[in-house]
Amino acid sequence: MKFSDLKPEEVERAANMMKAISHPMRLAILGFLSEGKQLTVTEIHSLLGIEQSTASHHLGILKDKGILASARKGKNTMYYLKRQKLSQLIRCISDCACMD
Amino acid sequence: MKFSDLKPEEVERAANMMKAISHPMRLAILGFLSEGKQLTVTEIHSLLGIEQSTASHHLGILKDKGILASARKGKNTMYYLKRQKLSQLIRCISDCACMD
DNA sequence: CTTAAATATTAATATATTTGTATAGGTTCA
DNA sequence: TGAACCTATACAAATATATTAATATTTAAG
Repeated sequence: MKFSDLKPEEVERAANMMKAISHPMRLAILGFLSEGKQLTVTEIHSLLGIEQSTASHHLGILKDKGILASARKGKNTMYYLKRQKLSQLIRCISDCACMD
Repeated sequence: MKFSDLKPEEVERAANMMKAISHPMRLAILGFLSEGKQLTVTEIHSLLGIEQSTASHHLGILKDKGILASARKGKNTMYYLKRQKLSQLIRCISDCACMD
């Protein structure tokens, strides 16, 4: 799939997805959720040492932009990557970031 | 390379690189410059139908964040991807964006 | 039904981005 | 040198995003 094949609205969509990803905390969240892992809001806010509402807020953004999906499990909400391809994207990002 | 191996400052850096990429026009620019292609500022502002100064501005952001490099060639400035791996990233982004 | 735990939403403020217009800096060529 | 061209920068207005604290909603358990 070549980028130039994308229609304008798909480019827009891609930019929105990437914008959602492009935040240190949200990238860290995606790092935790890569390779099919699932975590609750509480687990994420503990792991990252941020406010619960902040964690929920970032998770909401990622979900809204189609990066994450969630499923209620009792009192908790599990979050996970919506698509497997996203694991590859995250790997790709690490590859691009750790050299210069 | 796993994302969780990145140090905090590398996560920050990755987020900044991704933020630079996460804009419809800048994504479009990267689409034009994928696979080793090179273009001048004028070519890009014509291709995208945006102001010259806007094109220059976006190119500057991409260069500043380590996505693009540039080389003066006579009156023109050629812009091109700084690293080959970025072509793969762009492909990856298209793959993630064009399905739902 | 009440309570407590987990999650989500709202509101307010501060900060950052985007864009166009105008202008300045370099480069080539006559 | 001066004219034409290409590129970069400065500024300001509009828009978007981030952050925190406070509050609301949802669910399980008693």
